[in-house]
Amino acid sequence: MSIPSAASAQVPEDDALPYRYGPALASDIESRWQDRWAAEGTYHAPNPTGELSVGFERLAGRPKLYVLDMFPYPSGVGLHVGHPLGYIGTDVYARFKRMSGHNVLHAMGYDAFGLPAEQYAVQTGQHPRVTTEANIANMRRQFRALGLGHDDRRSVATTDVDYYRWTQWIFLQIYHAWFDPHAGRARPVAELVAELEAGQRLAVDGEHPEGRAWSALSAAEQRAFVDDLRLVYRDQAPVNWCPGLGTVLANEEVTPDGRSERGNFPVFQRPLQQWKMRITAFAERLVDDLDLIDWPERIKAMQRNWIGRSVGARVRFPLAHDPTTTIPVFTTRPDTLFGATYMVVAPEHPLVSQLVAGAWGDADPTSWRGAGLAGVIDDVTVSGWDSPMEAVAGYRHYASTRSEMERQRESRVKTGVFTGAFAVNPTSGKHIPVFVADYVLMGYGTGAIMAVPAHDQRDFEFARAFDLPIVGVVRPPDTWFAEHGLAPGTPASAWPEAFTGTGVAMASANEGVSLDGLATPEAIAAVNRWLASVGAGTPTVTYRLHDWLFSRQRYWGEPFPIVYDDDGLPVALPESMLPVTLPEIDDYTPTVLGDDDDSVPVPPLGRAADWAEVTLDLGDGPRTYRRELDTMPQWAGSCWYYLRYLDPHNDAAPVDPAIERYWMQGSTADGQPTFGGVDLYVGGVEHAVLHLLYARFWHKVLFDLGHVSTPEPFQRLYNQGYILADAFVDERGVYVEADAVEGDAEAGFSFEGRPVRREQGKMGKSLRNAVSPDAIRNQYGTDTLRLYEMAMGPLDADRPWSGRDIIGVHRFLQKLWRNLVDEETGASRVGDAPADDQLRRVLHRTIAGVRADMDDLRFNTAVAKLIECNNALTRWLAAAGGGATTPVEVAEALVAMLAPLAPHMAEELWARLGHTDSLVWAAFPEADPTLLVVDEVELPVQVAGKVRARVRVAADAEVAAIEAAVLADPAVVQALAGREVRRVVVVPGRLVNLVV
RNA sequence: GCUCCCGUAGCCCAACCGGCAGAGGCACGGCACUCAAAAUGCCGCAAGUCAGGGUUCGAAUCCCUGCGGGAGCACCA
Repeated sequence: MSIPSAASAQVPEDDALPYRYGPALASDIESRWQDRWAAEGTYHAPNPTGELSVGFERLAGRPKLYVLDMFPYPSGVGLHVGHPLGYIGTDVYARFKRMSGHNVLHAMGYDAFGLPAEQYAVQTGQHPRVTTEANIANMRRQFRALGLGHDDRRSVATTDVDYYRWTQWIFLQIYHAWFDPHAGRARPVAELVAELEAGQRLAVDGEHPEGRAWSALSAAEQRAFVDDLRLVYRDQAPVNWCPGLGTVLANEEVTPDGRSERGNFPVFQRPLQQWKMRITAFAERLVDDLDLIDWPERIKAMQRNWIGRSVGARVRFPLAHDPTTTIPVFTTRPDTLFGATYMVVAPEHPLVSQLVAGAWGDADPTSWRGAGLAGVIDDVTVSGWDSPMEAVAGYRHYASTRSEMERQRESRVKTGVFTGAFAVNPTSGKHIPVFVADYVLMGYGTGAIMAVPAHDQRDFEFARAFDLPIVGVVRPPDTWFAEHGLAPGTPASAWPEAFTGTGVAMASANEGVSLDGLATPEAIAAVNRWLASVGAGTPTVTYRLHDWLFSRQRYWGEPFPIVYDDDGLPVALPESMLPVTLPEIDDYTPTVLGDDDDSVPVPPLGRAADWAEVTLDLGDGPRTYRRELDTMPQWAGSCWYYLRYLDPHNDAAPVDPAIERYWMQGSTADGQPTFGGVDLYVGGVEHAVLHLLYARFWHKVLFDLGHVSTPEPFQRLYNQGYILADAFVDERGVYVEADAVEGDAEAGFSFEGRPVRREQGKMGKSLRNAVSPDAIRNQYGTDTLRLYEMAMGPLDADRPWSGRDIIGVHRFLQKLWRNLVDEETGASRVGDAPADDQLRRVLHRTIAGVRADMDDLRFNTAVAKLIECNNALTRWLAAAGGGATTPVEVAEALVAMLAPLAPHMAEELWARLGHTDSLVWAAFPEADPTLLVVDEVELPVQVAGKVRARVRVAADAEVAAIEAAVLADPAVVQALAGREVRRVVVVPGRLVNLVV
């Protein structure tokens, strides 16, 4: 038998056993097969049409399957063994599905724009492209060495001009779209303009643009009107300015304590004119559509939480001294309106200056004048500020200097000052005082609240601190009174805390409406009807989600396809002028003018003077324009890469529609079309809100505009776990190199002679506990590494790395090899003699189990079943005597089942079994159902819940027959000891339980 | 503070819709091989499921309480 591919496998392990499977042999096998796969394009997945369609006819009858990994950032330090867990998981799954009859797309690309390469460029002057490309090359090498079966023709990097040209193109699609609230979807701006010009649409939401007809507006006014409605717009608003990074950041990139997620630099609120994307228009769909995709509940919860949908009403409170001015508030409990005894506006609220009264009222307590802040703020005395004007100004300054961190530390201590103004409660007509307090946030709702201290704990605390009335308008249940040691019906002024639950409304009636006696949901409906009838409010849905800040003052990102004309108004470039390429500059340092408090960003692209100013003919002759100098955020490129894998070289569109439909449109097992596109998306939980929210948003816009065919990008999402490892801290609290630590748990650990403490954490550079895959590969080989990562636990579970456990799976590969190949001569140990029934049954049970496990991503149990089967084969060979050979039917099935997990060794053995074609495209074994049924089963018999006997019965025996056999069994009779059997529970195939 | 997830042999982990707690691996012990050691092979080994209560003929599995670990959110009106 001549096996060309195996012929060179003559690297002696040691003198005695030259063909034992070990690191040297593994290394030889692995590099040889990796070369062959690359040379033959083994992992190429054909498209139905276009340049990548060669070979499609052969697979046309197969269902498609799109398996995707989260886009890695090509870091300079390379991979550790924790990184490939998900990549190996998708690779095993993709290989399994290919072998079981799918056309599988599995590709890999690089999210290569971003800060690290740019920061390296700032330090060294090295162009970020040079660093980035070197890192990508290194990562490609590592992926290849892991044996990952990617279709490398489809690899893209976000930094490729051919790629970011289409990122800019998508930006333009979004820019040229607006959200039609009546249709509930994005539509082209051109349609809006056409309708306005035709007079079919006077304006949006019933409001005339500028109060005049469209035709009466000047060209500049028309542009400004339309620009305000675009899904991409310029906004002058407080943004997260991070001087440490020299750029502004999206809310999603700022941690709760007010620092940058990357780099941990302080972040300041600064009003700047920036590009934003109108993701809030899609908030409702982004929440609702979560119900239609197969994602972990945890991730859905995090997205829902981030979007923060809350249903309530917007209510206008007129000012007492100026009823034409109203303060709008948002509340989720409009049924408690009658209990609103004061109002609060956020310190940053634009109405604050209008509110402030000239002088304190005689009855205003010193606490309202800010006396409580004496000692905290310099210019406050124990009787407070002298006037509302000073108090509000002083308090606003105080609030602006408090960092988020301080606010948290002093959490729940309520501060604020009275504005001197009163508003009118629209239900009761009562005048209620208006305060400024920082427990109300400008960023949520309207930045102002009606305060109902009886039924909101924050308002309750504020009311107690400022001696404001607490009026109960929802009657708590008697149990609530009992829990608080109060007599039922105790007035709210005597409650120890607010009652925030639902109940029955009381003391809530005026001439127009009575809520008294209504349960909360009915009371809300009733008050909403009344508010609408008197024009004081409307039901509203509010979101915590803000529009996506899309500008970054960086060099290493996609340039905007935007220029500014002489009027300073933005103009989108036509598609024909794409790509807008990054200019060469000699200094990448972001410039920051001023110190932290009033610094302003200057984008590095401003240094490319020749580029920044450009003469273009945009239809009205050559004119001079200024380019947009900001670049897009790193998230832009990763919003659509999964579409580019489908058709990576298309220069007419981001993706051909026919190819997009082929790969993205899926169906469930019962033939229903799926809602999302990618069949399986695997990645870390850290992208729960950022990448996954942005990508869903872009996808929905592209769907509305007809560029993609599914409403969601990712049908099934799966989070791989993290690999944890011991980390060691010295007495200074500094992590030391885990590799160099000596000792053990009992004797204690030490590093360079000093004692260190053991911790456990996510493997990585920061804990200095990374384990390199190269080291494991040298010691055992890639197949062992892959198998170990899959065997150590469920794919979605965090698990500690344990170097000494790896030997277990390595031994399994060695034993399997030994059952098929003679370790001394390299000759085959596989023969034509058939397996017996018993071995065959073990094999087919294994096939059935492994198939089910792999289909369900339970690779750990699949590995266990393969080990079990091989152990059975080993025993069978031993029992059969010295000359016995492994039956070819068993050998082929075992090797084929091993192929997804340990593809190199499986290919090698497959070739040694006489096959010339790659195992990658071979069929996964199928279990013979007749070998899975058993004729006779042994049932345990429980007497009073304890196993007392076992009976053998036919597998398909009737319940009555089993009962009879059990009751006749002598061990059962003895266990019963004459007691009466009150009930017999027979679970066919499982057990029998006699109840006495 | 609120929400969610997880606690099974010394360790990593199985156990499908509630049905005999154990598939697999590590470690450990014995034996074989060896001058010896490593490697390798064979054989063996152990817990009753964090604690307490409930439902059930039957609970690792469902429910409640507590303890321990992890994650997310955190003045969101």
